[in-house]
Amino acid sequence: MISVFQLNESQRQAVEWGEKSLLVLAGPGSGKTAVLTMRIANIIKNSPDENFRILGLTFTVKAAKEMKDRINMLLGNMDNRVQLRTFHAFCTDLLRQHGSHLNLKPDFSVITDEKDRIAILKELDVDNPEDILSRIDTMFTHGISVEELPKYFTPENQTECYDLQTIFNQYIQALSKENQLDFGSMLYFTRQLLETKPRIARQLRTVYKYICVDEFQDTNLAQYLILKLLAPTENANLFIVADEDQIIFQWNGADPKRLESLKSDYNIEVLQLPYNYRCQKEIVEIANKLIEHNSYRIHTKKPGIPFSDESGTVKLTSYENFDHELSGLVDEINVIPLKSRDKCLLIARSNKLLTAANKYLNEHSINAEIVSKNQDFSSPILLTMYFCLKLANAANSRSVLNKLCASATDINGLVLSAEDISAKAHVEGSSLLRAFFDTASQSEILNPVCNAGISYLCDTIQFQKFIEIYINHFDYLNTDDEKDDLFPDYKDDKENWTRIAQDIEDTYEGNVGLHVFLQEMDLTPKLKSIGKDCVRLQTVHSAKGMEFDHVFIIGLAEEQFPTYFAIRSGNKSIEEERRNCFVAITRASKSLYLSYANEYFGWHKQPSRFLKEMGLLND
DNA sequence: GGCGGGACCATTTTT
DNA sequence: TGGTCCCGCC
Repeated sequence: MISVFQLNESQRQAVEWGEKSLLVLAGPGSGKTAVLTMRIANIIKNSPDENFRILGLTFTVKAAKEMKDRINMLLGNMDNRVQLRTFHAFCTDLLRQHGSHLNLKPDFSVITDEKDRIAILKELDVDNPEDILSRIDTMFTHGISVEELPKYFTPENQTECYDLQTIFNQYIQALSKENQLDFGSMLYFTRQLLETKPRIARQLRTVYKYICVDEFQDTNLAQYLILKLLAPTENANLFIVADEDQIIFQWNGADPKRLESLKSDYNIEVLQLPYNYRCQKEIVEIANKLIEHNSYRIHTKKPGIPFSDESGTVKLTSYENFDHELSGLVDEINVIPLKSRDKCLLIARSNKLLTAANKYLNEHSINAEIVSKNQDFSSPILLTMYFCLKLANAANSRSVLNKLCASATDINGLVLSAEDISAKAHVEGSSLLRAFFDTASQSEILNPVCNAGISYLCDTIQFQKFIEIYINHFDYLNTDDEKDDLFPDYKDDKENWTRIAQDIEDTYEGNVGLHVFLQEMDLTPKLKSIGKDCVRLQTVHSAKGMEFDHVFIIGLAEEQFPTYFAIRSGNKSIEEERRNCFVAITRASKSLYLSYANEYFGWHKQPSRFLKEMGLLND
């Protein structure tokens, strides 16, 4: 942990920043999280008698959690004046409190499954729901209202525009009627709330005197508009941390232009954290050279400066074809001792190359695993418990019942029909969940948890008690003998469950309703445990924010990295690819192994232009 | 047996 | 944008 005394000059300036807005340009490894959290802690410590709060907004759950942990270390139990949330979690908090103005009930649930969104559109008799959904998402991420929509259509396409307007309105109505929100609508409703109820916005402004935003470059327009409603004047106290060279979510609405808007909308000062504490100097040098080729940059940003004098390694190797490249990779990894394998990261631009590399490495006795965040639980046991809770929260949802029946059927093969259970509930005038428990109790393995379910989810709501009994039951069955095969993924799922449940406990201090509990469960990514002495394989996007001693990047060839798509669609996309490459190489602290082949899957490819730009290859 | 023409393949994924 | 393979036709 860095203390105030170890800060460099620009870091200290940022930490001690008080009133007015500041934009902190923070490259890879510049210590931005330390700066952000220490500045927050400073303000709180220097105002013990005041009761304003500080709002910290992040883009990812992981970043919010990281900041929470650090703030907790710095402030201990004084941290109740600091609210650290992702944009989306902040919006749900707000909508649970004030959503009644928009006819939203406080116990709404969160849709995370694309299929459920498609299902809503199908109910509305939409022709090609996938296409319409992506249009609706574009409206959401760009904050485009129904009224503004005609601007985006040519005069001869106005019918198409009118159709989309109608469907968008119907979709919004369906969400509020079914008491469900998806990610996009959270932002949509929040903006509407703050625009139509200026009193609420004003109240928030009084409470949150300071607002910090981490990874600002990732915000889409809808999020930025919400920020502007929270801090409408140019004299606001915004503290924005951003790196324009790491915008790699453009396809999701992030845009280099956002920083320009920020600078013109606010009377903002700019400060750069120039030192790179992560990467050794050879790596910083090629990263600087590479990113210089991007033209959409704030011109005041200076190249990164390596903090350490120590020498790192940058090695480029070329191969005849992809097979040779993989074989060369095996040789390189074999040099690294087993105990350091968990400090190795293999990056590829696409999952196709990553999958092939994974297969090859494992066939050549190198432990390797593709690391990707899986959004959902995967073991039937945990899923069944989770859907029981969901059905307790959304009592009439047929789609939840369908999923519950499917997962419960997977546990032991006793077929549970959603159709029959629904009919039974109708005849008996009971809830879907009660009818489910009545039916499923015929299964020997499920019987004890069904009884618990009736007592603690139907007769009374004591969902924590239900969870406890449910998990104990399967823990008992699981330790009975070697039944790992019988309960696939149960261990990983349970670890995730207990971890998230603990986080929720910490955040809400044990005082949490079922809908909020489920919301946090839904919005928190589930991690996969990784084997011993294992090399991690990740795509560029999923590796963002991480750091490893040794990084291997394969497939540095034209039409792989940069991708074929980017090359075809022009300079704006190439610049995003360049930022992707920048993010990839700056994951490495000590050594960086780059490689390309002349042939992939039978197609001849040129070496990536980025290698030339980094000065590693001549024209 | 030699040829012309068409098919083949092409990204990332948070909230 | 590529190279290669296979099919059908002459």
